[in-house]
Amino acid sequence: MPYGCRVTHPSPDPSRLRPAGLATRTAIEDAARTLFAERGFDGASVRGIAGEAGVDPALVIRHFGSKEALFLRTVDTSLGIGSVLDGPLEDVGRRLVAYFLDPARPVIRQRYVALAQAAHHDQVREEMNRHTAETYVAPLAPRLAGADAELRVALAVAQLAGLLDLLFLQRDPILTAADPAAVIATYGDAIQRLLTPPGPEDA
Amino acid sequence: MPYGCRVTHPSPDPSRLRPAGLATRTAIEDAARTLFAERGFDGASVRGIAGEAGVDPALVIRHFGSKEALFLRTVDTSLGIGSVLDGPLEDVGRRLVAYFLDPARPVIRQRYVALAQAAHHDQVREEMNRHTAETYVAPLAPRLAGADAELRVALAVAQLAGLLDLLFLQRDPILTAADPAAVIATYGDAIQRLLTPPGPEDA
DNA sequence: AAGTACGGTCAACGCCGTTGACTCAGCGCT
DNA sequence: AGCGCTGAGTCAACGGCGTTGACCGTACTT
Repeated sequence: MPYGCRVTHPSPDPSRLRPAGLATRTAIEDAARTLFAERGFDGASVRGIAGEAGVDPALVIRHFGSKEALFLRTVDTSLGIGSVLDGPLEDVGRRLVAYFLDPARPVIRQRYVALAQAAHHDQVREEMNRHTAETYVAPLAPRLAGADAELRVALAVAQLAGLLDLLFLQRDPILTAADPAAVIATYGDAIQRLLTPPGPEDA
Repeated sequence: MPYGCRVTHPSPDPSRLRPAGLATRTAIEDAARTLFAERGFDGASVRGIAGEAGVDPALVIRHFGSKEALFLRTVDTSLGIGSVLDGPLEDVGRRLVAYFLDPARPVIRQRYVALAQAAHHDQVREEMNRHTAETYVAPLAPRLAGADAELRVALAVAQLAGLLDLLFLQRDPILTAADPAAVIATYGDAIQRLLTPPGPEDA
C-alpha cells in the first residue's frame, strides 16, 4: 500500500479544519489576546495559548519567536488614549483619570495589568517607554507653557501610572472603595497642576 | 563494619560546617535577601537561593512553606520610610521623593523592584496594602486638615509609587536623565498639594 | 532501650519556554 | 516525470522552575 497513507488525515478538506499559514497565525494571535487579557503575561502560558488555538506549542514559538515577541505583537500597548489628549488642555488631567476609571472599559484594566506584569522583559519595557514618549510626551509637551515641559509630562504619566498601579495591581482597598468622582476630581486636578500650573496671578 | 559509616561525613565537627536548625534558617534567609535584591522575585530561584546557602532546595520549602512565604519573611516591605514621615508636615512631599531618589540608597530601589515583581502574588499584595495602611495612612491621615484625609494619603502613595514605577521598573529615559533636584521640587510639591492643599487665603 | 520528633537528603512530579529533528504538501525547475 | 526546495506542522526532548513525598540519621524523651 504505497499511497494509502492518505487515510491518516481524518479530514478530507484541508481548507476547512486546518487553516494554513496566515490563518493559523491569526488564530494564535486571537487566543493570545484573549488569554493575556484574562490571565496576564505570567498567567497565560504558551501551551495554553496553543491549546486554545488548536495548535502545537512549538508552532507558536516558530511563528513568533518567543512568548515576549508574541505578547508585543498581540497586546496593544497604547491603551487607546490618543483621543483623550486631543481635547482642551485645561482639564486633560481629569479626563485622563476618568478614562481609566470608567467601569465600561474593563479591557483597559486587563491590558494594563498584563503590560505591568510583562514589564520586566527588556523589549516590553522599551515598548512602554516608546509609547510614553510617542503617545504622551510628543503631543502634549509642545502645548505646555513654562519650563521643563517634557519632564512635567513624564511626571504626569508617572502620576497616572501610580494610580493604575494601586488600583489595578495592588488593589488598594481605600482607592478601590473610594468614590470615583472624588478620585477624578482630586487626582485629576493634581495631574493637571503638573501640566498647567496655575500662575500666581490666577484668580 | 556496622559503625564505620561515620566516614561519609567529611567534616568531623558538626557545629562548624553544618549549622544545625536555626543557623541554616538564617543562612537561607541571608541568601534569599541577597538574591531577591540582586535579581528580583522572578529572577531569584529557590534552587539558586538554596545553592547560595549550601542547602538542598527542598529544605527551603520545608522550612518556609513556599517561595512567596520566604519572600515575605525575608524582604522588608516597609522600605524604611517611617522616619521620613515624622518630620514637619509642610514639606513631607519633597522629603519622600528625596528619600527614594537618594543615590546613596540603592537597596531601596532593589527592594522596590523585587516587591513590584512579586505583587501579583496574593499574600504579597495584601502585605503591601497592609504596609500602605500602616506606614502611610495611619500616621499621616490624622494630621491632615480637610475632607477625605485617608483618600488623599492613599492618592499620595499612588503618586509616589508611580514615580518609582517609571524610574526603577520602566526606567523611563526622561525621568532617568532628569535633574533630581527638579524632580524633587516639582513632584514633591505635587504630592504635598494632595496632603496639604493651599487654601484660597494663602499668601 | 524503645519512641518519636525533626533536620536534612534524594528523586521525582508537573509545569514552563524553547529547540531540533522530522514529516509532508505544494511548487517551480529541467 | 522526477528533482530539490521551501515552509507549515508535529513530536519528543531539553533544562529550568516550584513543590512533594519517601526516606535517612540523629537527638531528645520516656
